[in-house]
Amino acid sequence: MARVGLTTETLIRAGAETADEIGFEHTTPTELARRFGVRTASLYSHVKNAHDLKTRIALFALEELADRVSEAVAGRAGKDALTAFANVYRDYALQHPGRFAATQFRLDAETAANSAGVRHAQMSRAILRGYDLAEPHQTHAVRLLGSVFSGYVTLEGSGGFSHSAPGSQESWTEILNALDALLRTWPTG
Amino acid sequence: MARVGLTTETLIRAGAETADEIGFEHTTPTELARRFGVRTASLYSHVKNAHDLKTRIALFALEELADRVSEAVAGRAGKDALTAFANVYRDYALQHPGRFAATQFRLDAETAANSAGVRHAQMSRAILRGYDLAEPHQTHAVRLLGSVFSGYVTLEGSGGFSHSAPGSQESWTEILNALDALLRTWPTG
DNA sequence: CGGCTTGCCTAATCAGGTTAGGCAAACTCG
DNA sequence: CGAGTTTGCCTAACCTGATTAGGCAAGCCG
Repeated sequence: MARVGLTTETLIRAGAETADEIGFEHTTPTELARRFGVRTASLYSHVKNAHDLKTRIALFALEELADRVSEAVAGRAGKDALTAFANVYRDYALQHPGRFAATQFRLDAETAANSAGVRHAQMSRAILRGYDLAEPHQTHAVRLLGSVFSGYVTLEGSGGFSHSAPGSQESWTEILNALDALLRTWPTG
Repeated sequence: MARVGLTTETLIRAGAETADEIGFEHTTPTELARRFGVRTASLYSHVKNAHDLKTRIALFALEELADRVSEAVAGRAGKDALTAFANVYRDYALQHPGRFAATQFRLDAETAANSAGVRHAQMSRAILRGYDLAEPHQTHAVRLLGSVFSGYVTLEGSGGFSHSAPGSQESWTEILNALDALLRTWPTG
């Protein structure tokens, strides 16, 4: 019985890959055990239960995405930063659908507060520094951007925009233009 | 053994209510059987399987929401129609979180094509008749609206905007104002 | 009232999740 | 290197949920 050498770390990484291959909802302890060639019960020394497994994959994906966004946004401002942020976000969802789904896994308040979700929020605000928006308008704008990005990418991922012209890429580009214009002329009133 | 008198219809309605109470993902054949005081196996004469049950609840919710939207939008145009549409959509999600979750259940292409989802798409376009947008800009704008509404309501529902000022209602109002302004000055070009 | 339909049941099977307890591989330290 | 300790992975067992096959009887129809 050669030991496989599982760790929580390897489990989560494999979980992220599995999620991209067969979907986050099918990324179960049983499935991971199958992939490592061990019994399901053997995973329980590394993760507490199925919910814990999913939570950890979610945290991993959140972290990974935040890293990518932060790298892309560094040194950019205004529309440049906006599109960099948005494109990294969308590309991540297209390349890693399972991980992206994981980022939307509902975390309890405390876990969320200690997650990279906080960095995401900070970066959204940073984007808006390039536009001249005072509070509370800035907060409203942050919420709009979050809604558009997550909404668009989710709809696109579930096939909402396929099979119809014009292509999704064109809509995405034009929507980013429109959002940039909107942020520059935000109605404060 | 007094017969309960189940039908597919009563099952789906109960399923919608159950979803609002305990969540769409927990709305399972077993749970419904419990509520009706029958054995799980007894449901299988009314729905094909668990997936079929969820699909039917999704179709029901899609229909119900489309009815509400279409009533609210009738006789309105421009910003008036936009906010009516948006508010019905958001209120539905807040009052019926389980049914709203059901509307996002992924349907296969054929089922979706025969669903009230089609009416939703038509109504989105109708809203834009009040604004002067030629194709392909109109399609891009439809996709933006869909993304914002579904994204905002989903984030709000998963607690994204609670516990932070300003309140979600204010953001919603301002975002609708901003979208109206954006649609009137959509950057074509 | 007798027969037919069919709603709901029992029984059985399968997959996934989870815990308890055990054996042995691999690390630690003299 | 060898003894002791840690701990990775296993077996066994149980629970919940999904699903199918086949049966009985309640209630409709003539």
